[in-house]
Parts: sequence; structure tokens; C-alpha cells
Amino acid sequence: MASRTAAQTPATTLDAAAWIEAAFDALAAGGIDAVRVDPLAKQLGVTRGSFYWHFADRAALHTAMLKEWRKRASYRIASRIESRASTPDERLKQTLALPNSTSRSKRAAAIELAIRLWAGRDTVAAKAVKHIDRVRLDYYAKLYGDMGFAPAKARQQAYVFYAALMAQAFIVTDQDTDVSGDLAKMLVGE
Amino acid sequence: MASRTAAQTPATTLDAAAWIEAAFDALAAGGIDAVRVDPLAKQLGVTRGSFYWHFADRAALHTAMLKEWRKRASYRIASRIESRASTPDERLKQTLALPNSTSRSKRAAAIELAIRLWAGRDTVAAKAVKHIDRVRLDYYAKLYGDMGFAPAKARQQAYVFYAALMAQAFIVTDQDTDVSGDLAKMLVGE
DNA sequence: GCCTCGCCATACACAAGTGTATGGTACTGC
DNA sequence: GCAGTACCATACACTTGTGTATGGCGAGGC
Repeated sequence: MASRTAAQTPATTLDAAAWIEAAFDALAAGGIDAVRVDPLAKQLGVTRGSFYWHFADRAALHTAMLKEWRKRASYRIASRIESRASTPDERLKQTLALPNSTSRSKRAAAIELAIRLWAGRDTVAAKAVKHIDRVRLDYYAKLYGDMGFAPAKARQQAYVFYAALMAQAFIVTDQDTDVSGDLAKMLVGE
Repeated sequence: MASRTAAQTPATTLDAAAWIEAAFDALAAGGIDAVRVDPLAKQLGVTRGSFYWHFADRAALHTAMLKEWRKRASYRIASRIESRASTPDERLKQTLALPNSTSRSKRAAAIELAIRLWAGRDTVAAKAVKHIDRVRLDYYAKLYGDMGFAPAKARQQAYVFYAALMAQAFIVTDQDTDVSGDLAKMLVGE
């Protein structure tokens, strides 16, 4: 639908990926209802004619966003599983130590929020969230299992770990009290 | 602005509180951008004429919602502090055991999500979230302190507790795996 | 029994967004 | 060098929402 003959993109033209990227910006800013064709076109410097070339309608963009989100979230986990470079507890600590004050991380947090709110009224979005949550929880549980925890206990630890990780994105503390280090000791270092 | 001569409400007429309540429904369903005058009027069975009697404009409703949310969230914590009926660990367990599958709890969770997403672009909403998060964290930290934890450790425990509590509302697990009991043992019962 | 006032309906002008139809342009392969 | 095609602009009809201005209607006060 949006594949040129060669793999080149002349930088003057747009492809579906550019629309999706701008759509994620809008999603982070104002939820799924803010993902509108006209504002996106203005931000991209084109008209709606471009959009309706790449997508059938607004709903098509929304489903494409969900697909892309699933792909990225799954890929991120998969690539961590592949890179057998460190011990499981170090991996958990590294995950907790991910920056969460940059604009990039704030965008990701807002996207997580928006998609979860979206999932409240859209079954497709709900399925995507449920799937990704399972992938992540399975991964964390596996790491805790590798650390020696029994399966049931590892799952509980994974849940609390995941909760703390998400909370860093959602809970607004005073001056970003550096809890990541404390959390690492509590949840991993023991 | 919306006070009758007597405190009676003839049940045929509306007051600002009814609008705010419907606004929270819309907020839970679709975020702050879904809080629109016309759809609210249709749901309430009246026209916009009623709305612009009680509120100056749409922004006035939004600020009233924030004020109401702050009031309720603060009141909930305050009333728990007042009711010195049980031990701190039992209070924490009771908080974790709150139902989270009912439509009422799902609405509350969606409101939390929507307001936090809203806070990303509205400074007033951000202040409200920051304030409520501090109130809640202070309360949980106080309970952990009463349990014997040192202040710093109590704050960390409170953070993880709050994170797990919020995660129950945000994370979508398979068949509502009953983690609340396990969490209580992990986070409170030791 | 009128008169005020709280409350809501109606009507209007305006803005923003959707989808569609159609035309234009630049690059492609042959 | 020409036809085809990928990509985008333009114009149109339609829908939804905002705010405002004004009119109506019922319940009490005097």
C-alpha cells in the first residue's frame, strides 16, 4: 500500500510510517481522540489528501497504531531476552534505572496511559494491552525464576516489579525523588 | 451560582453537581477531550442552555471537575485517618482488597488514568495530581511508620504499595488473577 | 395577581473535522 | 519521450461542537 519500488524515500514525500509516528505524538498529547487527520496533516505540512492515500480512514490509522505498538513492545522484550549479556538481577536493575525524565520517556509513558484508557472502550486495544502485559510479566517472572524464586513467588515479584516500573511513569512525586535506586534494592537486590 | 432558595432539589431540575457527575462519566470513557457540552446535554436529557446557566464555558467545567476530584480524593484519605478502628497493617490490607472488578472501580480507575494523561498538558491538572499523590503517599508512609519502619524505609514501602495498588487498575491480566491476596502478604504481612 | 427569578429551550453564527471526488505533478520503467 | 503510477492539493457536502442571545415557563414573594 505504501511501498515504493525501491526502498528509497526521497525525504520530500511521506509514507505511512511518518503518519503513524505523528499519530503517536498526538496520542501522547491528548489520547486517541486527539489522533485526528486534519491536525496531523497540518503538523506534517501536507493536506489530508496524503492521508487518505495511505489509509482508508481514521479507524485504519488507529488499528495501524495498535499493531505498531504491539510490534515495538514485543520487540523490546524479545531483544532483551536475546542479549544474554548479564545476570537476571542486573537486567532488572537496568530496567528500573531507565531514564524517566527525558521527553522521550515521558512520551512513552503518555502513550502507555493513552492506550490503556483507550482499551476501556475498544476491545482491540484491550486485547493488545492484555497481550503486552502478559509478555512483560512473563519476562520479568522468568528473570526472577532465574534468580532462584519458585514459579508462584516469581510471578508475584514480577507483578510488583512491573507495577513499580509503571508507577514511575504515572505517579507524580515532588522533585522526582530518586526512588529508582531504592526500588532496585527493595525489589531486586534484597 | 447554583443554589436554590431552599436546599431542595425538585428532581426535575439539574444542578452543577449533576453536570459534573456526567462529566466524570465522559472523562472515564474518553478522556478530558470527551467532556463536551453537547453530548453531556444529550445524556442528561436537556439542552446546552442548562449548561451555560451553571457554567461559564467548557473550561469552567474542567476546573470544577479538578476541584471535585481533589476534594473527593483528599476526603477519602482523611476519613481513613480519622477512623482509628484497626491496626495499620490491616488498613493496608483492606485497601489492597478493595474490589477492582466492579463497574464503579473501573470507572474510578479510568478517571485516574484520564486525569494523569490530562496532567501531561495542563498545569492545573498536574498540580492536582501531584498534590493527591503526595497525600496518598504520606498516608501510606505513615501507616508503615506506625508498623515500625524507619521513615526512609517507610516511604519506599509506601511507594511500592501505591504502585501495586495503581497497577491493579492499569495492568490487564488474564482472568483477573487474584493477586491482591499475594500482594498483601508481600507488601504488608511480610 | 402580577412580578421577579431560577432554569431551560431555541435559534443563530462560527469553527473544526471527516470523507470523497477529482485534478495536478514528478518520477518511474520501457 | 511517453504512459503509468505514486503522491499530494483542492474543492465540496456533511457532521459535530462551541458560545451567545433571547425567549418561555413555572414557582414563590408581596
